[in-house]
Amino acid sequence: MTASFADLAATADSTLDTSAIDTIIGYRLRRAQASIFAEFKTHFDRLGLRPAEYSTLALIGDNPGRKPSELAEALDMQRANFVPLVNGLEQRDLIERRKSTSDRRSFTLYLTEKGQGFLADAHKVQAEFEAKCIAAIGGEKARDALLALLAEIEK
Amino acid sequence: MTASFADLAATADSTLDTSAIDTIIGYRLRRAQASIFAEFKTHFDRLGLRPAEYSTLALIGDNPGRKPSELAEALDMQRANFVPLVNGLEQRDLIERRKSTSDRRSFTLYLTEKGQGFLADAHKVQAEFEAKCIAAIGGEKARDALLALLAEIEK
DNA sequence: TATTGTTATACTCTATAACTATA
DNA sequence: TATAGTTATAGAGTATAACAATA
Repeated sequence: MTASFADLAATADSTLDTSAIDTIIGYRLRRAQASIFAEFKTHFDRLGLRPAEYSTLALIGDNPGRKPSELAEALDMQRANFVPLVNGLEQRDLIERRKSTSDRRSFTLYLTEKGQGFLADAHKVQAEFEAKCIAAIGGEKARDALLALLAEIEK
Repeated sequence: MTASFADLAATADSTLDTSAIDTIIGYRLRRAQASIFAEFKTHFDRLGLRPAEYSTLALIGDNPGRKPSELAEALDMQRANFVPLVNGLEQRDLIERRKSTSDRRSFTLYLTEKGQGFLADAHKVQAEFEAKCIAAIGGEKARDALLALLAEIEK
């Protein structure tokens, strides 16, 4: 059945009026974040790494011997949710738990040898991906401006 | 038990080195988005509105008589996930489904009278919230710059 | 008493496949 | 055959409460 004139006027693909939400910072942040995470996935699927896994490895790499609670806090994650993340990375032999000498409730986290090589690869993938993102927004000055604005939002 | 000197050096609250992830656009986007959504929640808890519900109401308000599939696409949502959202708003008598005259598979969406008043309130809350966000990042020029950068990321 | 890692659990958001009724 | 709305379901991400071991 063909659409009536009234229906055409009402539902034609004349694009919707999205002006009310288009300038909402939170809305646009959410869309940009979804978009960049999808891109992240295409870059990191080969390594089987999710965003939180990459940032955890990177953090352990630069801060060996730290406690889970410290890392979780730095990543703004709940301790409880950090546990399965660490389990997964440990089962892949990328990181290891070592007993703490000073507090037997806790332990410290280190990259394994395999983890160090793996992280080096991941850093390369990330550097390529980041270069693409920086180019997309217009260069490093634009990137710096963006990070500064995002930092203000986070405060 | 007190920590040994070695432990102090290794795990003191000397803050972690987060330099590797701090300049990653995706990471900072995710944190900013989480932060602003948490703020959204404090503002909209009184109205019992979540972000997707507000944007859906706003979109229907500016585009009465549209089909769910059109709205879902504009919001970058799956049709399937749009269904319970519409159900919730309809059960609260904020929107209504009307039979389409031209296509009996589909229907069109409208704000109810209650929904119009409710949306007016929500727009006020949103305007206050947005003003706070704009002030936080340094004014409307900063906001425009941010939206432009986010638009480039989304492309 | 308080803290650390952990478990269990629940809720939201998102993605996919398949069904139905229409087109 | 294809499309619109729907259902069912599964996977992530996230939040809270409570427990055992230890401080």
